[in-house]
Amino acid sequence: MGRPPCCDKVGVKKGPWTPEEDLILVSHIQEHGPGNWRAVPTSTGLMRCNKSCRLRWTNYLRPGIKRGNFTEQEEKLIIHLQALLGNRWAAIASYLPERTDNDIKNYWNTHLKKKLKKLQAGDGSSMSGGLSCDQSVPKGQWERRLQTDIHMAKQALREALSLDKPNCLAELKPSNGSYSFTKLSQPATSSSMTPYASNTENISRLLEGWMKNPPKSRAAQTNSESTQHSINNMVGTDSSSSEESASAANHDLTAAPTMLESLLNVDSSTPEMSETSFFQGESSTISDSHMPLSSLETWLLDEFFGSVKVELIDMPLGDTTELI
DNA sequence: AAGATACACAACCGCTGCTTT
DNA sequence: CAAAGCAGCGGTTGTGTATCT
Repeated sequence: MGRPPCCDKVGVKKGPWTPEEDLILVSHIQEHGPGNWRAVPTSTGLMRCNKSCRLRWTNYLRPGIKRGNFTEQEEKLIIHLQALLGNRWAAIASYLPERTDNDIKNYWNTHLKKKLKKLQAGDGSSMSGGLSCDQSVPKGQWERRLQTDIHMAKQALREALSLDKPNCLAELKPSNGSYSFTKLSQPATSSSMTPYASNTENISRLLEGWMKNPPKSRAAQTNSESTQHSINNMVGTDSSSSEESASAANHDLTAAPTMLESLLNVDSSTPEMSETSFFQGESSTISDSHMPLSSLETWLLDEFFGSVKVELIDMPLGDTTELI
C-alpha cells in the first residue's frame, strides 16, 4: 500500500496568493524548513494544496531570487543553454542561481523566442554564440567525452578563479597595470548567512515591510512584490537593490565568477554548500539535472573571460592573458 | 474616454520518475 | 514486488496591466 493522500482536492483554494498566506507559509518554512510539503497545508491551516505551497516558495518566496530585468549576459546564457539542453528549464535555471525555472521559461516564451525568430529571419545566424554540438558523435561517446571535458574544465576554472576555499568568489581587480582575480567574501545572499531569524521577529518585520510599501495599482503584483521585499528584508537580502546594481552594471565583471562558481558547485561531492542544497528538504536537482557540458563551460570561459579581454583591450593595462 | 489587443507573469495542470508502504 | 503517493518538471492557462485604435 502507498501513503495516505496528501490533501483532498475539496476546499483547496486556487488563484493568487495573498500576503497573509505568504506570511503563514514563510513563517512555517522558517520553523521547519522547506520540505515535507505534504504536511504544510495541514500544519499551517492554509487552504492550499502542497504543490501550490511548494511552487509559491520555490518560484517566489525563496530568498535570493532576482526578479525582472534579465541582463544581456543572462539572456545569452539562456539562449545558449536552451540550444544545448532544449526546454529543460530546471537544468537551465541551475546555471542561473538567482532565477527560477518558471521565470526563465516565461522569459523565453515571451521575449527570447521572438527575439531569436526575428534575428534568424534577419541574417540566419543565431545568438547562441556560434556553439556547435557535434551531433555526428554517438551519444554514449559524446557523454563520455563530456564527462572528461567537464572535469578538466572545472579544474581549469578553479585555478582561474583561485577557489581553493569554499564560499569565496573571485573578483577582477586592476593591479599594476594588469588585472587579476582576487577573492571576495561571500555576498549577503549566500549561504554563509543565517537564512531565518526567529518567527515572531520575522512576522513583525514582514508587517513592517507592508506598512512601508503601500499598495500600488496592480494589486496582485503589489502583494507579491511587497511580500518579496519584506521577505528579502527578513532574510537579509534586498532584491531591489541587487537588481538595481545588476542592471546598472551590466558588464559587472564580478558576475562572471559568481556564475562560474555556480558551475563549480555542480559537483555534488564538493564541500561547498550551494544556495539550493542549503535549504534542507529542498532537494538539489543540480547534480541530477545537469548534463555534463564541456562546450557550455568552454563557452562560459570564452563568454566571460573573453569579454573581459574585449573590454580591456583598449586600456593600456598590459597582458590580459593571465586572466585565463 | 472606451473598447480591443498585446504583453507579462503567477499559478495551475498533467505527466514522469522516484520513494514509501 | 506492486500499488499508491510525493516531488519535480515542462506546458499551458488565467488575469492584471499597458498600449493601441
